[in-house]
Amino acid sequence: MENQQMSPMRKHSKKRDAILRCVRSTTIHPSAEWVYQQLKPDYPQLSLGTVYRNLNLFREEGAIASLGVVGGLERFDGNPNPHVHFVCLRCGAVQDVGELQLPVELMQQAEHYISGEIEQCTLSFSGLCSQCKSGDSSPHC
Amino acid sequence: MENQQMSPMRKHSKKRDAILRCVRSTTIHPSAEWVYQQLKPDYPQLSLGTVYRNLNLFREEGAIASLGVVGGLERFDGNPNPHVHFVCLRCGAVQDVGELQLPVELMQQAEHYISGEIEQCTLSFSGLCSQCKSGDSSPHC
DNA sequence: ACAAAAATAATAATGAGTGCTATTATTATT
DNA sequence: AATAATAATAGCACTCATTATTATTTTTGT
Repeated sequence: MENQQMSPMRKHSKKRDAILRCVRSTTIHPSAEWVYQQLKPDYPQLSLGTVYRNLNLFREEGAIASLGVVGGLERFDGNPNPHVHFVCLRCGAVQDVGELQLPVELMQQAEHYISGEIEQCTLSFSGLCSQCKSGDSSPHC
Repeated sequence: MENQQMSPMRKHSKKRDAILRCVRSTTIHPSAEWVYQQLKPDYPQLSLGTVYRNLNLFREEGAIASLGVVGGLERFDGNPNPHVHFVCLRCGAVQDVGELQLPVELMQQAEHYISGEIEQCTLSFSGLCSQCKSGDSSPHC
């Protein structure tokens, strides 16, 4: 059993820092493309691939979280602590519902009924956000 | 306000029936591709586009449900009644947790904290299924 | 400054899903 | 049963989010 994969030494990168700062500085739960557009003015040489690569890196190490795919785009969350979300089915806007607790007590119960080991609990609500409810036809997220 | 879009008269189709039967006959929460592969032997002329089109049709009219994207593939559920799921983070297998109730009472509470109207509640657990836990490296879903 | 290695830019490639159109199947009507 | 109207499909082109590739640039230790 040779060639134990050793993770390469992490080097510092200004763009990587900026990407993390960007995701952490908003609650809109952005896509890679959104982060790219935000940083483009300050980093004209930034490449979309770099945004994708670093977002995945941060997600893998738990620095940020992924909400999964909403309307065809993977959405990220600068707050990696599990919490409840509300997703608009029409425009894809995501809101935090920080006031509600996740039903973590159900995790142990659920494990009795499935074959496997439960690690995470995801609770989210969906419907229409106020703007979409009031017939706003312009995209706003 | 003319040209009220009138939905075209629905005609019967053997393939459409087979697609619905296929999704309803399993609990693996299949992807379009899986349904296509299942039906191919019995319907050699079946087109993947037809599977996509009809799955979307059934989802829109509420005959089936979508679990969203798991590992890059949209997964469907022949049981349109909301219920709890367990998703394996490694292989993407989905199990029902029919014994647990959805915390629907939280829907009203959540609506106090967000701006919008909540319609649905989604609760799912994730982790490693038993096969993936025991180091099974072959795909099994 | 120099060398080694990690990070990036630019671009090609991938692949799930959708759109398009000629053909086929279904249904109602003779 | 033939006909006509139209819905559904097959086959394939296309879109577009994401990943892979590679030559170049940046970082970091010496």
